[in-house]
Amino acid sequence: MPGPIQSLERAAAILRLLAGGERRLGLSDVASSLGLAKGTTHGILRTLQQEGFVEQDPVSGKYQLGAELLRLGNSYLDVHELRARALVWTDDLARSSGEAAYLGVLHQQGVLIVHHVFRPDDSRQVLEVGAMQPLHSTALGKVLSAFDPVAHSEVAEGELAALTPRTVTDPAGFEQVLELTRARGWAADLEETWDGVASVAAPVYDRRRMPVGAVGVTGAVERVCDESGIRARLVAAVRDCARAVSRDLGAGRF
Amino acid sequence: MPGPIQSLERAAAILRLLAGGERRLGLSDVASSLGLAKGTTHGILRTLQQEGFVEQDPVSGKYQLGAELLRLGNSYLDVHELRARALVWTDDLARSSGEAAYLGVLHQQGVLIVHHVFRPDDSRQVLEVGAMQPLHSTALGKVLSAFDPVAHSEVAEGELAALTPRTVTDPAGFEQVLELTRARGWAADLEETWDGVASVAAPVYDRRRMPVGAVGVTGAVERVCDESGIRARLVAAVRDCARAVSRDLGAGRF
DNA sequence: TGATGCGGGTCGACAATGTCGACCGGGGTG
DNA sequence: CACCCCGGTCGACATTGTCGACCCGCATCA
Repeated sequence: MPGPIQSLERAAAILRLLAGGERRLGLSDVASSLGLAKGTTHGILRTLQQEGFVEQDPVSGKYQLGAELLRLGNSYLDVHELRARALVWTDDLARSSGEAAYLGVLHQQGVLIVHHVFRPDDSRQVLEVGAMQPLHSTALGKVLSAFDPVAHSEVAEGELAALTPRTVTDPAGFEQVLELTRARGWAADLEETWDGVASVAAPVYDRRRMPVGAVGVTGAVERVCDESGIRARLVAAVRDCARAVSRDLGAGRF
Repeated sequence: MPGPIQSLERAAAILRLLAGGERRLGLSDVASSLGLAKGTTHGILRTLQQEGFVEQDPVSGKYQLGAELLRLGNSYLDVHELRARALVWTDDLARSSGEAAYLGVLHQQGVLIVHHVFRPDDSRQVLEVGAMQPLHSTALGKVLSAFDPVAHSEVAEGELAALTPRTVTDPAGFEQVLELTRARGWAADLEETWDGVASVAAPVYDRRRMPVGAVGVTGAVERVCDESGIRARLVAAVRDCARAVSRDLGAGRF
């Protein structure tokens, strides 16, 4: 296998670096962070800028991500078949459950949110499409970890960081959670990622019965749970939605 | 100036090609479209795939954009200062006007939507963040063309495509529209982009009084207009919002 | 007001690097 | 069954990206 293209790898590393660092970064920052010569870094940055992937603040000379990325990211969503099929079903899910609905897929070591329907009330909410969520603490992530072998190996290699006091952090315990998830076909997150927030999710399959994503709802624990855990009505709604999307993708009936 | 990096330019061209073509593209399609050797194209695609910018359908072998682009595009929004400042003001604008509010910036030959607040009713709407709109026919685009010299030169070089029967397509007439826009400080679009849809927009300035974007509302012509054109209440609301965002960016009072 | 250091940007030589086109192997089609 | 199309590989070649020293403007500080 003829090696991957070095300059591209470096460009990608620069973009990720810029995406990570909250603030804009200067040329020297970038160069030293990646161990590259300034000249090299400059060449890559200039090309990226020319292509619109990076923008430079004219006064400070510092760099940040560029608008073209937003446009391309949007195009990604346009072609995304799973998302397209799920649009109407998640809409119904949010309506019937009264909570925010999410559609997530595995991406690297996390869940990438590819669709998000706001909770149907007039509160101010921020769109989370494009955001990442952890695999080990969210309902979406647990579902993917339980049903998708790739997700499972990703989560097995990473740390189970304690995001709240209720996060499951020991690998053995987490495996049991995944067992339970596989057994009942859905996963819950009871204040394991954010205090006061609970979520439920179920897997979505494609025509070959392979897991390709997860749908779920997330909301305040007081609304989503009763004394026995997640409200049965919500679990049923989420699972129905997941089945509907799967059927829409050609997975047939269960 | 030492030339830009060839492989990066080519990679960017491939990404744009994939973003443009609705469908997934095969290796040979990409190679022939860009006039590259298959081997070269394959190397670039493989690297892009490895970095998550491109995904390959395992059965057909065809390529499409990758999830990393969505994540990076989202990060772009996180750092975007104009958008951050505009969040609450556009929210108020949508509330008070009862229409969908938009925030757009110049990108290449169009307006890139960086924020979009849904019309405050329960209708099903699709988020347009990341989408592009034409410069010559939308209110946002006219505002940018009128106040931003770069936008003006972009629109002057391009075609004024007729999107509806009411689109202004002759350059002289369009210049008059821009004159009017500069004179009164806002622009309108009366069914010039989509039939039955009208919009109003006003410019946003940064601390150096340079135009950096535009805010506006868009809605059904029956609601947005009265017999004399755009409703005066809407124009006032949009201009107030634009001033508020500008002030927030440090442009001071007018 | 001059010296100093830092940061972004440029230059030119060098060879590592990406590119090219011929060549596989497989899956669908006539 | 033969053909063709398509994704993918290989190795030689020279183009291309890389490196590190250098330049310049700005802000800081004496």
